[in-house]
Amino acid sequence: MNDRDGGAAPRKRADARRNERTLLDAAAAVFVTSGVEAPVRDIAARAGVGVATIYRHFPTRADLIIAVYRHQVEACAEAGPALLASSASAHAALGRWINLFVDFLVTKHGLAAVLQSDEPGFDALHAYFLDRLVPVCGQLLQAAAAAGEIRSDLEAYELMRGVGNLCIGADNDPRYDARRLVELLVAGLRRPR
Amino acid sequence: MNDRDGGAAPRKRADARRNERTLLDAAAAVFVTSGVEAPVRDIAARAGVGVATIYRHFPTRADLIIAVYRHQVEACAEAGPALLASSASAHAALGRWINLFVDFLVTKHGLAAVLQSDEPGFDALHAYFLDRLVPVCGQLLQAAAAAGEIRSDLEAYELMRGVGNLCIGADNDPRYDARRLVELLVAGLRRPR
DNA sequence: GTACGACAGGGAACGTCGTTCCGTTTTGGC
DNA sequence: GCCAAAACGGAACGACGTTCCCTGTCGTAC
Repeated sequence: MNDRDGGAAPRKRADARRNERTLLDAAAAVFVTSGVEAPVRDIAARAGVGVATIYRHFPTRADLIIAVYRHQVEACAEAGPALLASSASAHAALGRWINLFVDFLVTKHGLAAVLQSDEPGFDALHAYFLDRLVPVCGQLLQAAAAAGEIRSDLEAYELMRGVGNLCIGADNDPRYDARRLVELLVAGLRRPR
Repeated sequence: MNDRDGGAAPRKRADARRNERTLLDAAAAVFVTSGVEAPVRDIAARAGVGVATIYRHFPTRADLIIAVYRHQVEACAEAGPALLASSASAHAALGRWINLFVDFLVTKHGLAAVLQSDEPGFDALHAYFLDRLVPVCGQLLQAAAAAGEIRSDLEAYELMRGVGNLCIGADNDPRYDARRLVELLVAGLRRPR
């Protein structure tokens, strides 16, 4: 809640801040090669620190994953209103925004799978993505529904989960193209008749 | 390949057969309560046997899962041609058959997730489901495409994976209804125009 | 009915992983 | 420079999948 130093944040020690940055870089690198479920020890080794240091900075794996991808998630969230303003139709904006999200997900090895995992410890990750993206999706959905372009009986939450699910395993399988299936799903949203 | 005793199967010892049956029952019971990824020790304990006994009968977890659900998968596969014969249209048959598959998946705690897992050891499970169901799905898909009811540029493999993905986490989340999303996906298949 | 060899079982043992604990080192204010 | 608090590293612990090895049991041959 208090990321900025303007608040009552007691400002961490210099080595702590240095390690946090080092850890973020190491995690990002390991995530690329081994996926977001890479062993904690691997990340620690890559960063040249002990495992406890990871837990001290990022109590759960979710916190680490969030920190690594926060910028991209924010960018995706902010792209929603922009697309709505610049697209020919709300349905087109929805389609483009979802494509952005899918492109993000399928390039992050294992992220989509972990997003749907019900293991405790990923709760925070789940919550972050939903809190940040569901409102944006809801806005696009509502605009398209108001324009009469799509059916209006689907919650943004459900759509986001469906899209996330479709992205699972989309890497490392050339026969499976998540983008196409998501397009099909969005096509299915079109108002019948 | 040689399940029946008519082949060269050397017929197992009586206690071995007894334990295999016991294990199947125990696994089925544990799968219901703890999901298909329940610890091996739990299943062994439930069956009253040692862990090695499980591995002797079912070398990989996939073998055990396949054995437990084989009957239902076979029933689903056999329902395909029947539905094609009895439905008003090929597209309707496809929709109903997929509903059967979805109903099967969402009632098996964690099965959908494991079906998409790329961990080695689940390869056999993956292969079994695909070998058994993709041809059936392909037949329905082809019939619907031939009747001009749906677009014809989607492989049965891709559709099955998409449907399986959509079923992940469909239990234990009242806000997520996999059946509805799958219906949307199938609706998206309809020939545009 | 008994003896023997092969088959099958049980549980301890090993390696991996997430997580926690504790003795040691580093930092920053005095 | 000194010291308390903060941070660190790696060992330790528990859960889990998997393998190993010794023991027990079954089926057969006599």
